[in-house]
Amino acid sequence: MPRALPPLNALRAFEAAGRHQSFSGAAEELGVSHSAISRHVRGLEDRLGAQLFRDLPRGVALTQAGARYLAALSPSFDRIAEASEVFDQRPTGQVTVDAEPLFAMKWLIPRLGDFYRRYPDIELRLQANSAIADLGRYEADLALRFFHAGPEGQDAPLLSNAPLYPFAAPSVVSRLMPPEKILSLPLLRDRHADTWRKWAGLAGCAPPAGAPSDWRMRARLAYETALAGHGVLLISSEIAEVDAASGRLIQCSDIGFRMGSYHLVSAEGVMRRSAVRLFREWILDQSAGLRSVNR
Amino acid sequence: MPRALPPLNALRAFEAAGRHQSFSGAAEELGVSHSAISRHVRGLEDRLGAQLFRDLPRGVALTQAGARYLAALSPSFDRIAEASEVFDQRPTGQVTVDAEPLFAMKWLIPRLGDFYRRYPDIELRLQANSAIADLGRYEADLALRFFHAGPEGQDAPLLSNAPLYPFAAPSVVSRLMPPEKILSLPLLRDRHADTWRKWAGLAGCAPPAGAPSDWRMRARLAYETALAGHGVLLISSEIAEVDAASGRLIQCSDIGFRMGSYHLVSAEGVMRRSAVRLFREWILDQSAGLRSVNR
DNA sequence: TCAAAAGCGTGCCTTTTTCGCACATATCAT
DNA sequence: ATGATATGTGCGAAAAAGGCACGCTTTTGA
Repeated sequence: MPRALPPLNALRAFEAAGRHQSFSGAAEELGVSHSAISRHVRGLEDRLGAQLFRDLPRGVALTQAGARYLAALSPSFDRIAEASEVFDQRPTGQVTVDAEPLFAMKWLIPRLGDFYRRYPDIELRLQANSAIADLGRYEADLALRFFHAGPEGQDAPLLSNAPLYPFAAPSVVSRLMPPEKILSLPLLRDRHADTWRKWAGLAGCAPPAGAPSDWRMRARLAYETALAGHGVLLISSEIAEVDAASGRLIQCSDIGFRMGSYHLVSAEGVMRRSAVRLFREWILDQSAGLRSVNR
Repeated sequence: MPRALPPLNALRAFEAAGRHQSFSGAAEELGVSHSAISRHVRGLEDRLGAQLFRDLPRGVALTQAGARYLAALSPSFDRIAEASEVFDQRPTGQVTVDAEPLFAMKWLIPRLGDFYRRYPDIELRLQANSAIADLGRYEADLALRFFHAGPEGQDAPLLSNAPLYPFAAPSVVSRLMPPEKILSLPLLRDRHADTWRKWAGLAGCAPPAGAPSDWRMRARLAYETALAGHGVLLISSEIAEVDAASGRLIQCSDIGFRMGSYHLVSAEGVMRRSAVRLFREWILDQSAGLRSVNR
């Protein structure tokens, strides 16, 4: 669809001149000299091969063709201006977001600096609750939740579905250890006791010894334990990412599996509030992986 | 209404990039290098303070904000392109125009060169009839007619209402002669016998001698007679204009009066034909006095 | 496994566009 | 008549845009 538009700056000059029925007026509006407008209009007329203005004894007036052209251009520029104004506004309001504690700490909070910078006037209220509870009870607008089998019908877009991998502190493991060796270390369980059993199966090893229930603990504690160098943790790689990047954790195997995914759940009706919409858009962009370069 | 638009060329670059979901694609469409697109988009993002694209492993994709912006921009550019395409077309068709003989010769025909140049593919059929006759009878689409008292309710826009002045050949008169002296010359009558009587009254002189009916003749003949240096003619200055400019006639007094006006009359339904519309627009622009400079 | 291709970002330099200024011209108001 | 308004234009300066070459990453294909 090759669309050869006339020079856009000349169009803008003509549009302003047409509205003002005056080159000087347009020049003032656009903050340039009248000669710039004169040249632009003349150039546009040459380019289009049509006369857009006629000379009055003093000043100029649109020709019929010019008037028709203007009538098409003005609304277009209006729409462009309107759409551009959105970026000038500093949105305000409140958003209450409820996230699972570990996901909040390791995924959301590291990214929030960008949100605060982008929307300094939006008050973000962050809550951490691990239960898959209904949003209204916690008075949250949005929730970041883990689903084992997808959000099942709800309108809850995907945030992350990175697989689980074994991570541990560098004092405990090195990159790409053999599965048998990993399974011989203290195994920390995140959220579900049988994740290590499944992983051992994938790795072609015997299931880990020891009573599975021994090590069940809250996810945050398991994570801290791993950081402290007291065992190996099977955990979503997007959560371990921040500590892996800083060298505090090491992914010691490329064997992993997907156990579920994080989704964004919205409370009823909150999308009418612009602050909520903006947070939603922002977090979806984040989850899709925005350009790393920051202004 | 100060309307600060973002750089329009950057907008165009972004719009193309958004449609293609690709900088390279946009570059090809716009006939520039991909780096130009990249810079434009980056500059626009800086200017708006918002991220419009995100990086994909290979290529780019719109952010939520970028997608919304694109959805507003694309239709606007489409409309602009559509409105601009009008000028690319070479209109064709036929227009049949009926004009009073003298007005056709002295006003219309000298201007027609511009029409032929502008619309070389429109066939213009020119007729000359002096009667105020109905258009259908002459099979004309448009007529240029003289009205003594305005077109009275018809939709017949004004073409010219210049006043009558006395004109004669330079061998007969000089510029600004006293009315008495003018009235002593052979008085040629255009169209109405009592025009000289009225003019004499305005000049504060006695009405001209001689039987008024003696000199009534068709307007074209009276005009030719004046050109040949055989008398003074009271005639609309827009008709005498072309011969006055070339020095073949001289306006010998500034005393004049308005006797009526020329209007453009349209036949029923012909405005549906673009060639007729274009001629109408063209002649209205001409009558309003287009810029003299010609391309 | 290695090489080539597809895509985008960026520094550096050239080209093109745009602009402002000053002056000229014409008209209008006082 | 004179100053203010309004546009057209030549000329030199400034800015924007663009191209090229190169670097980086991912994908594809042999």
